[in-house]
Amino acid sequence: MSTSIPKVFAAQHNGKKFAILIDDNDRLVGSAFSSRGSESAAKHVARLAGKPMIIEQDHPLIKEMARLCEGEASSKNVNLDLERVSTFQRRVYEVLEKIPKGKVTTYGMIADAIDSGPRAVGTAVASNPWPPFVPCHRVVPASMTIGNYSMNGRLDSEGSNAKRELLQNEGVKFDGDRVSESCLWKPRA
DNA sequence: TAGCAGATACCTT
DNA sequence: AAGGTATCTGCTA
Repeated sequence: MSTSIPKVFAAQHNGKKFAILIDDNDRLVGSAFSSRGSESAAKHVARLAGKPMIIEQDHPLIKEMARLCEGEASSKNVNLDLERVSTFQRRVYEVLEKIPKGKVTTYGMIADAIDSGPRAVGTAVASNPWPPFVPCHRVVPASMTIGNYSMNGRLDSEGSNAKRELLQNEGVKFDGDRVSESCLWKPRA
């Protein structure tokens, strides 16, 4: 085991800021992005570690992230640092990884699939450290409206807009302010 | 059919 | 043992 300190890489692509936190075993501890021009993505991701080294520099994983946001890639095998999330979160994220690109599912359906409750699933999804690699943006409320999406710790309309944009880039169709039924995917218990 | 309580269920500390 | 929730459902109009 190496003992180097964790590193934050931060870079911009098409006007968006991206940041990732890599641990001393080259695993991804967390990721964040922001559409408006603030430093919050790097700051936010840095809070996951003690005193990470901040490197304002691009990184292959950041490029991958940017492509994911454009819907131009599917999440590849990324080494996630699963040790610092709870077993319940891991159960939820396991389902998230199965949602096909271009589809969405609901908090309630995930809850049914893993024998839990919708609100508990909501809290787990909300604390996803790896957006958009773990595609928490593909979860909507039972109403099929866009629902919530927090960016860098803040829960506001900016996040919802970003969520909708991500989904549309992936080919999800909308019927007014609702995701069209044809894009609903149900996880198997 | 849109809006709003109230009610669960259940995870986290 | 208490607190919090990125929900759900049924009741209103």
